[in-house]
Amino acid sequence: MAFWLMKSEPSVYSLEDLKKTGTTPWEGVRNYQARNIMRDDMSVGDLVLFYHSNAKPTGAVGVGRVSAEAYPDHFAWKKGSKYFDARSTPEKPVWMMVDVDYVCHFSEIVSLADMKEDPALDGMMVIRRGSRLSVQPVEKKHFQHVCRMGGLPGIPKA
DNA sequence: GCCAACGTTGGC
DNA sequence: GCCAACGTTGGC
Repeated sequence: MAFWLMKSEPSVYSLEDLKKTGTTPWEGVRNYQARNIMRDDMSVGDLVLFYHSNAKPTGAVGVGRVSAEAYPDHFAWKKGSKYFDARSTPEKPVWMMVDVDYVCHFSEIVSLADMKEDPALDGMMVIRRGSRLSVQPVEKKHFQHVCRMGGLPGIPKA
């Protein structure tokens, strides 16, 4: 099982929104590196740190779980969608997405500032300056540590 | 709202 | 294939 971090702006889609429906397609990723990670590296059962970007404060707010392997992001075919991309077609899809299930909220947000201050998280991608990748790998030890900072006893059962 | 970082585009 | 211009992300 692998561990990931996925960013979302809570004004667009928050962990609270995911809790309501239980599952969501992770549509709208329009970056090749992030797409490749979803397409090539993610498996059902992998756990995800749900990260709120452009938020107050910004940080990890809980955990999700990959519930479907990558499949074409059909929002790219829908004219008028903000994720529309004419280069992507049903015959030759360019963009892919996975499904993510809700697992849990942290009892308190693990802010980016807190993560930066904790030496146990040294080397974690999200705390690196200029780290813009919206889908990132996370080391198991870092994942576990963030879960504990968020008030969980450890990594939740998938 | 500002702006640094960085990805993408397109001229050459 | 280089690289300047441009657009986007995302912290602050």
